[in-house]
Amino acid sequence: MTERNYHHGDLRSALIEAGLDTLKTADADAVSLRELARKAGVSATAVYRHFPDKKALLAALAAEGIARLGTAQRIASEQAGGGGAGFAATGQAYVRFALDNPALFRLAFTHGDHAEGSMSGDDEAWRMLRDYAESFAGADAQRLQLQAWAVAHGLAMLMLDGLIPADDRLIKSVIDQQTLFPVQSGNNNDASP
Amino acid sequence: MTERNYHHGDLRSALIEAGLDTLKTADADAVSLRELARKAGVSATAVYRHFPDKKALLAALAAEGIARLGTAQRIASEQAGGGGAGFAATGQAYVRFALDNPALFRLAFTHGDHAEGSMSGDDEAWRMLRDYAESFAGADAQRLQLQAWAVAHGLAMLMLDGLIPADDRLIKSVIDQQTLFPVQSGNNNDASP
DNA sequence: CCGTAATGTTGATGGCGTAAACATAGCGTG
DNA sequence: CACGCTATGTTTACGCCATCAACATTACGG
Repeated sequence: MTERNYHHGDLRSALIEAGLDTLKTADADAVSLRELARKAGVSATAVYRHFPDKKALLAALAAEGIARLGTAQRIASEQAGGGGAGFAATGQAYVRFALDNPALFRLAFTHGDHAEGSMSGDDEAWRMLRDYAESFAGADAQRLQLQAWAVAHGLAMLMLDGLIPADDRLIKSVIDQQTLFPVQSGNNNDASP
Repeated sequence: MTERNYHHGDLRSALIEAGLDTLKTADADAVSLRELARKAGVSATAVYRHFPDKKALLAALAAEGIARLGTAQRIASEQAGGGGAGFAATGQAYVRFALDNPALFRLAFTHGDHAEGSMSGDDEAWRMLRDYAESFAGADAQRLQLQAWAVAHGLAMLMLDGLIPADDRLIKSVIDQQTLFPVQSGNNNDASP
């Protein structure tokens, strides 16, 4: 299965793989269709047999990013044992994921008119956010949900853009159960014992 | 002063003007050096007499964006009469500015290695943030400052990227004095009567 | 008043996304 | 087993981009 001549075998996956690889060391706007094709050992226009255009390829990469983010958050939540600590942990994991995968994270969120790749109601990350917010704030769930998302997303972006030092202590300080969502108006039905 | 032939007169300003104009209707990555040169009625390479490269041109546009953001925030703060309401108003103004100038806002913050154009310690916006945070949280000023910035920035980005509806009611709900920075650990020396 | 520095121009290079026309190979049906 | 259809690649070409090198024009200070 080394070098089939004409037909590649699984070019689509190879292109996504190549894209993820490039995103480890380069920004999204430095990802060129031709480069990924080169990495896959294929002519530039072969890409069009699997993606209608470059935007679609990037959207596929973005979707992969969202999925990985969700996984990272779930693991963090579980390790923290759910409850308030779990909620904070998902937020911290969000920021750490961004710092560990800057280009992929940016691609996944920035410039939403990738249309497809972006986070939507049935992603793992989104579901966790909603559930936690509801269990904590009841009627005020929407506000808490948006505030929590905004803090994590904003901190991630500001750190990525170098406007705030990317310091783990800062992450814990900013995304903190006590100060960020202190027991909300007597509605806290905590999930941890 | 209509059409000096060879020497343009003030090409640098004309290019920035052209850039700001383009950013009203197009994304930053759709701004081409050649297009701005065309708008200014000048050959593409003339740009290099005023900017070492495209990055520098974009940085100049970014700096203009930061300045305008600061102005918008100051006005909002004054109209709200300072104090807690003023603090919240600067945050809301931050988000509204982003929604009114999406491409310019993104350019100003995104991809910090524009190096120059970005917000730094002596910008009006930054100074206001620091002062408000100190007057509110005293010793905990840094945490409040980062939380406030992160919420505003995150909300702005998420709305720009279409992940949260760009609804003014939502802005007021999320960036809210009562819920976001409730009287902090007895340290609130409010500036309003 | 004249030369030098500041400011523009033309032309070329190599990269990009993508469209059109052509080539190959693998698979399902006879 | 043969054959042709379709999925998958290739080559070539176009127009756009950022940027470099060499040359042209102007403004201004001695």
